[in-house]
Amino acid sequence: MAGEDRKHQILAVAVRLFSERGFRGTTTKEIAQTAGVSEAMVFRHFATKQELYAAILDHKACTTGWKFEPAEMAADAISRRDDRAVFEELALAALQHHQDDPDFQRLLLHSALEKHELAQMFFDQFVLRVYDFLGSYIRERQREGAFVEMDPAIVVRAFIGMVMHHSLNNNLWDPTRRLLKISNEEAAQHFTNILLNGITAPMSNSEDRRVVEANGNASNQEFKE
Amino acid sequence: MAGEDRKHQILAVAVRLFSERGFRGTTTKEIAQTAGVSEAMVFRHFATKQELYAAILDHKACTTGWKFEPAEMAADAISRRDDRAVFEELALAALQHHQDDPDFQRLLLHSALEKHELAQMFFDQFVLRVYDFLGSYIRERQREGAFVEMDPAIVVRAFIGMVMHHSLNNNLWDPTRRLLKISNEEAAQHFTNILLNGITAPMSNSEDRRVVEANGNASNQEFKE
DNA sequence: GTCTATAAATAGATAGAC
DNA sequence: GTCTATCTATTTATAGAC
Repeated sequence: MAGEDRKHQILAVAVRLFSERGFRGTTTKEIAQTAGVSEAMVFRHFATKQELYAAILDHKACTTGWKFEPAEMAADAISRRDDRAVFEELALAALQHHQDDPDFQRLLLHSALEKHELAQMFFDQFVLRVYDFLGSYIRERQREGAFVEMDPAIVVRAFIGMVMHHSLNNNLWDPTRRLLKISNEEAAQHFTNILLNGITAPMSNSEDRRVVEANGNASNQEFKE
Repeated sequence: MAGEDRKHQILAVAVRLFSERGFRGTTTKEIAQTAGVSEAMVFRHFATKQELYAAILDHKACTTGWKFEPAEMAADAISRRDDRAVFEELALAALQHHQDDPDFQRLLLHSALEKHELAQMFFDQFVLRVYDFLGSYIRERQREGAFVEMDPAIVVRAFIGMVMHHSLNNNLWDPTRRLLKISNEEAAQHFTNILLNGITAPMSNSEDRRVVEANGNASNQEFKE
């Protein structure tokens, strides 16, 4: 097999094993065996185990990772002031990403627990910017009178919490979906609905208020009577 | 030092180290050194490293752990149908617990990632019951017309997501609180408020609606006009 | 109870033949 | 490129003296 191909193959194997067992929990021997080569081959392509780990992080950061610009996300919905679409699109993108690449979330968690640089990198280059980006939108909408006054960071924390925790359940705690079996689309809709409207029912004698049920771009017009 | 005391001391050290570096990431030598004894002492009290880990899990499960009955929580608020108090109390208890014992959450995460039995145990004996318990309450309130119709599991997922993710940020991702500095009480109030009312502002020409701002047991009366 | 010394296995990493 | 063989350090675990 050609050099680069083999290198990629070893990398792919390592991603899977590191995401499953963590850095210290994975041996170079295991990686070699799973890749069907000798240990010497691993060290031919990556001088040290640490270098292999770093290569994974780079790879993840550049490909599947957070290279997608938060500022570019949901740009259309944002300009339309379609709150429902904004949150739903962001949630769906995240849920889909975590579903398509479950290794990513595990790798990230391992990194955070092991206090590896990836965790810090991810936090600085992605999480901070998401809070900034989403927070700005929320602040604007508050000024426009669409959202109640409240530290935008709390709102971001709450929403991301719903989404991330759902992915964490799907990927880590409850992969067989014992607690909740639901499509990403539905999940994104429900979380958005809860964030925007809460779960308290409108009073029974004015049933026409807040009738939206997470469909389309009804946005926040539903309070008009 | 007496046998049991020493055993407890080693256990305590091991809890901290395992929670920081995980099972495979912690060596028996480190444990011994940190405890100020020789490695032989560790193996005198715990035949194998695995046995030490198991002892930790038992200890955590029985003491700090989830031995507090979910069914007993917020019993008073539940009987009063004080939704705000119900969710706020549960959130506060969880946040407080995670703050008082951050090792617990890390240990649990390591276990889940390493697919250790603790994770399964915790899920079966605690998570399932919380969903059951909170889900039942939500279902009742839906029948009473207080909450909108929606799979209760989704509501539980959303609320627990906000709370757990907040703790995860505090303990793991953002211990210096760069993103959000807030007391547990405030966090519990805000998350509860979002869950019950969402963040959409009432229309400006009827400002007297939904004026609650997370104070006391106003509950869900705020839609009356 | 506690230690030092050490065994046995496994880890990461290298040498050198093909 | 790929392998086998090997080196060195570390890790779990034990023996036996005090």
